Amino acid sequence: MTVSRTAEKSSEKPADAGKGRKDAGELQTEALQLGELSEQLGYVLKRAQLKVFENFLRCMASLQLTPAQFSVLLLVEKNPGRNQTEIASTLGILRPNFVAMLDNLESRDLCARIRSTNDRRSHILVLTDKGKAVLARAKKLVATKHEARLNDLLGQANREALIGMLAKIANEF
Amino acid sequence: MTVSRTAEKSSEKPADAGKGRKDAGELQTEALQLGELSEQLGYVLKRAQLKVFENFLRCMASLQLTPAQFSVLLLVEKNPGRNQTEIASTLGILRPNFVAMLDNLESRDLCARIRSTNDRRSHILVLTDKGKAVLARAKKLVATKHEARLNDLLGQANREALIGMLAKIANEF
DNA sequence: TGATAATTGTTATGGACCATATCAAATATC
DNA sequence: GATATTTGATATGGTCCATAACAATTATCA
Repeated sequence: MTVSRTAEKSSEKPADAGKGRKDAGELQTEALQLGELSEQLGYVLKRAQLKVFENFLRCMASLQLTPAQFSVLLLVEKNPGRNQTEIASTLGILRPNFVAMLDNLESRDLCARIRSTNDRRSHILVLTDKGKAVLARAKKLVATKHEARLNDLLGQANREALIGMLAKIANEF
Repeated sequence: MTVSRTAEKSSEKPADAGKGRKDAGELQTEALQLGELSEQLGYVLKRAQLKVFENFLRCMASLQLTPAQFSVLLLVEKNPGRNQTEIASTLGILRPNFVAMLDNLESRDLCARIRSTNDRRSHILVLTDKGKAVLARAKKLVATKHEARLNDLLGQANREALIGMLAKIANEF
């Protein structure tokens, strides 16, 4: 496995390696054989994940939300009043790394830290009005431009089966 | 989306956030609701990918091969005589980043760079005898300990369907 | 109650991975 | 034969991830 995300204009497009063949005399460079690689779970998983994140970023360009930021907003909306540790650990984010992330979201007035009155060590997280509005718009963009693409590609039934299998791997592998 | 790999002993296990409940008086911390997050393609994809890579590393601990290194060995074996640019770009690795990777594999005598006689700029890549032997052992470990786990979890048919859908996403999304 | 331990948010820091610019050597192009 | 391109390589910066450590606060319990 491996595969890097690689931006738009990059000449490292993984798929078409071995192009740029010489039209001249010598035996031209044929495309490489992926072989067993295309059957390797990790390889294809990683490649798919990079493509999906890439598409997500494009869809959310107008809102400037990364997948991670989107997940934070979603989780805070669904679980208002939780502290940083709870939100971060649920998302698999280490607390130290969550600080800068929140600094960013807070500086954009999307969410706010509130000192808890019960436990003055912790910061309760809530979405601001702007945060709720942005998240609502983000959800629509994701649904119509991002997730909808999966239905076009796989069909509704396969899409649900895929999500289910991935969830099973994530939880039981 | 988000989710970090998180080693074994970490206290950041994403699943069981909201444990450590206080047995004392106050209303204890209930588990957080993932909500729409568990249906987000990117979120579940990333989580599954991390789990799979984690398991891959465990299975290959005796050979000390990362997923990326394994993919390089596989590709070089399948396509002997190709140069660094071809192998790297096929895997989506940028050439500058491929140098250190090859330095590593070469220092372990798993593969070798050979100056091409046709084009003295390029380095032809080949597996050493040790490289072939290690790769053979790696394949067996992956097949029996890693990929086999997918069959146990999903069944043969679902496993193939999953790989197919992921490949489709990787290529057409 | 008061000493000690644990928790929370935070900072600092280092590692792994990824991306770009740039270079010398070699080759291609015209 | 002058110029452009390609190849492997170096240097460098960015992002993400992980650990240690700290101050403030709270829990524990002798």
